[in-house]
Amino acid sequence: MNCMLSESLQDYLESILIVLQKKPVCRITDIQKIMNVSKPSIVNAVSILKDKSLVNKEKYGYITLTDKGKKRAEYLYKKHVSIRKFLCTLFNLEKSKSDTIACGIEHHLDMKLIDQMNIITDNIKSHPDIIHILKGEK
Amino acid sequence: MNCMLSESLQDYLESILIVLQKKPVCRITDIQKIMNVSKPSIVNAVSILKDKSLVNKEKYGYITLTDKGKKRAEYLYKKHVSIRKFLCTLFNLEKSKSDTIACGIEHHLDMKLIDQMNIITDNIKSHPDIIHILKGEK
DNA sequence: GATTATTATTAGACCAACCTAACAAAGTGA
DNA sequence: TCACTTTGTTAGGTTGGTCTAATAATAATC
Repeated sequence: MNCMLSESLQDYLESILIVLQKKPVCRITDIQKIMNVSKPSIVNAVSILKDKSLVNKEKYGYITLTDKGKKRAEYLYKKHVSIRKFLCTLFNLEKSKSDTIACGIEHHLDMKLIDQMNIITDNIKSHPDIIHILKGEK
Repeated sequence: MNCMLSESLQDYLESILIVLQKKPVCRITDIQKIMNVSKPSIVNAVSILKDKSLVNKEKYGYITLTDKGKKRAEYLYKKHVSIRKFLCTLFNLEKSKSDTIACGIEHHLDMKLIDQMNIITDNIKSHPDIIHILKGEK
């Protein structure tokens, strides 16, 4: 039962993971700090994620990820990070800029493409002169 | 007055341009053939684009682009094509696949990045062995 | 333990983007 | 010119994602 998630719900799920990478527990306010939305929106989203068995949460309680939710969130996060690195490496973007773009485009790229991206990112890093050829620099 | 357009409206505008590249006039049905939406949705979108002075249209009449609309549509289309070529070249994707992806991500990439993409695409084409290094092939 | 501050929830509304069903206009051919 | 087909429009509804304002629960402080 690999349930359908809208882009928006994917973002919420990913944000929960990001919070939990830095803190032992996640709360509505933690999510609010990294997503630009109101608390009611988050409460609503979290309750949908709960319905889909991706997060655990009691009323007024902490938010945690279920196994399923963690898997899914890590999948999304992996994509995000791969895209960000790819953009930084190939286009020389600032981290924050490539982060924003990654966030916008990650939903449209499948894992096969992400794997290809990673290979390219790695190979550019290990052959630093390639980048000059790609940019047409002498 | 460079008016704000939602992703969806951008897609409609781009589709109108695409129709007009192949036919002298554009109608609701032409748009329907290339976008997967109902006619009322198109009628509605076109009327918003008209309010924003991007298209001309009389009731039951043909749809054309205003100067402003044409500029905007060409801008969007240029991005689309650049992304598609970039994806095809770098990731060896089929045209239709990279077309779908381009459609999804074009809204998130600014022209500065598109220009960089074009340079890279061109340089890969003129140095065909680069691609093997990028892919880590011998 | 009462008061205050923080955090979470509910209720209710809005808007964009879509849809179907029904209808209306325009175009086509006997 | 009348019937039929194609095309376009209107009306009305649904859904997802957001918001504000008001309320409720929890936590912190005195």
